Amino acid sequence: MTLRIFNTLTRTKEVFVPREAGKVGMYVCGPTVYDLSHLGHARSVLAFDVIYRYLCHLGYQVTFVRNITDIDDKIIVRAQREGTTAAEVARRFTGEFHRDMAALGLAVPTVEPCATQHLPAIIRLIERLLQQQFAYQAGGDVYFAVKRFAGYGRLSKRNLDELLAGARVEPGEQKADPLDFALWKAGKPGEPVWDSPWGPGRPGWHVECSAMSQAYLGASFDIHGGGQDLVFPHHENEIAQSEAATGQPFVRYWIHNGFVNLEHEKMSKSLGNILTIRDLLSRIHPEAIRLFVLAHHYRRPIDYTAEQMAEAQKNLDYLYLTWQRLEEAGLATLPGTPPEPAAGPGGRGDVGAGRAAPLLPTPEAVHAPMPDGTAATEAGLLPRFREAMNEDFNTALALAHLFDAARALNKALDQQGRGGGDGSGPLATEAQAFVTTAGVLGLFQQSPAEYFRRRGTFVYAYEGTGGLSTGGSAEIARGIDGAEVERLIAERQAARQRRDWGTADRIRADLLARGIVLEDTPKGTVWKVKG
RNA sequence: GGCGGCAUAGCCAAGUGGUAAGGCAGAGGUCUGCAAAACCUCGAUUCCCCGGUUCGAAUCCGGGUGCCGCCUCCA
Repeated sequence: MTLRIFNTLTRTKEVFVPREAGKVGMYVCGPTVYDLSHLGHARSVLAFDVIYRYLCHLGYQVTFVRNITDIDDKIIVRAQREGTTAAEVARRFTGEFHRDMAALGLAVPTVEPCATQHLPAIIRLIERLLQQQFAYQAGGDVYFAVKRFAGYGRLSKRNLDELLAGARVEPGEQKADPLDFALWKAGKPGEPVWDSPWGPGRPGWHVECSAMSQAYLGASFDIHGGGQDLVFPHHENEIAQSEAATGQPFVRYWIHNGFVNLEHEKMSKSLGNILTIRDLLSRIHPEAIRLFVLAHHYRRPIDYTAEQMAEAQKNLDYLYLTWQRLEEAGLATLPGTPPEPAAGPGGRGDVGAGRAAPLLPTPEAVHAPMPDGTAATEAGLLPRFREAMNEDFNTALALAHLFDAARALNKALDQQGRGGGDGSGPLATEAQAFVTTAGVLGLFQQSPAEYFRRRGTFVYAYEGTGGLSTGGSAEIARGIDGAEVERLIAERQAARQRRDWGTADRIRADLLARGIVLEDTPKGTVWKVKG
């Protein structure tokens, strides 16, 4: 079984062969920090989170770089509007971004570089392009001469003539050719500037990614990802800059995720239908958002609807319930997600220190040999999961296998409960595979007990350590008094014993009206907060 | 105008040559005092339409219709 990845460059699935055996260098374009992140960002970042986790699961040592663009027109505009500095805006929204990422349970990248910390590298890259005549200075600006780079348009499948039709020159720009793009922008009054050989100014957007990817991953590396909208011009320009400067092939596999539409409309500021991660997390469990995203293939567009998100929440309940039952049966006792920090050169990032540790399965755990000879192993979850993920990270199919396994496990547990089956061997193996697999997808970051306790309440914490914290237990948030519930359950139990079904049912109905569901099990009555 | 994508059951969705995964909703059943949860059974003779290639197509080719994205900042 080999991993195949759809490469935007060739528009085909290709067998994944990293430059260096056992190692993967991966760069993903992160946010421009000028506003809160929304569901679209969440989708992108979750898609690459799972790709990262899966590569780790396969045993690769992954160096995962995700940048933060902390100097940009939009940041400057916002700062001017708010009467503050660009640096302050960037600092603030970098913090907000990190809170969202931690809340979503994302693994922390190996390095998270930002543009303003890499001015020397950026300037060196521009100088090199100038020396090699791929760039030219015009006033205090420096532009990349697109027509001098032979391969331009290869990634986005455009030719120069087509591009020319859509190109435009902003007032004040001094491009020699409308297709050219800025590597360095001369500072205007009131803008933050850095010194450079061309005078005070700031880097263009594209050049930071070329400089920083090279700094951490080298001139040539394995995977570069981002949203589909970045294909042109951002990634096209990155290729031009990087390959012109180094003379080496830039990236082997380009991966781009599809967009999220909101209730059949494109999410956009002008339509006023931005759904922020923060807003979602006030009512949806972070792993339900993850499940919602992973239920669709990463390259396809998603149309968000509240109904579908609610469905994801239901499915998450089911998976956690299955895990809980396995735990109670003494199977799958393993903690869902053994914390295992990402391999590779950590700690070089500019930001991101002190955040929650990534929750990754250990490669050893998942590569442990399966017991021989059992039928369950042959058709087991883990091989099918890998088969699905190996086909261009087909998380939707992988989830289908996960649900299949859950149903089989629940069935086995039912039979066991009736004294039917025995819980040894294959069942234990499948149970383990179930929890492991969910972990690779970034699910099961809490224990079932914790999950059901907090179920339905995910109040965003604006203060504190940056992780998701609930505003209290679900009971408190809904004005439910646990002790009182227990008392009512005892009262109902007494009623049931004297076969006073009327009283018993009335108590149950009253509690249900307050959002509490009772379940009578052989071991007694348990209660849960309704979703 | 140019480039690209998508169209699969009531809804969501996987599947790119070998006879339609999975989930939600719905119906019936097992269990239960009744429920809930879990489990079992049931749903597309068919994959937007029309041609074609093939022993065989949801999957390939041609044409058509519809929807969407990018081409300007955008995940």
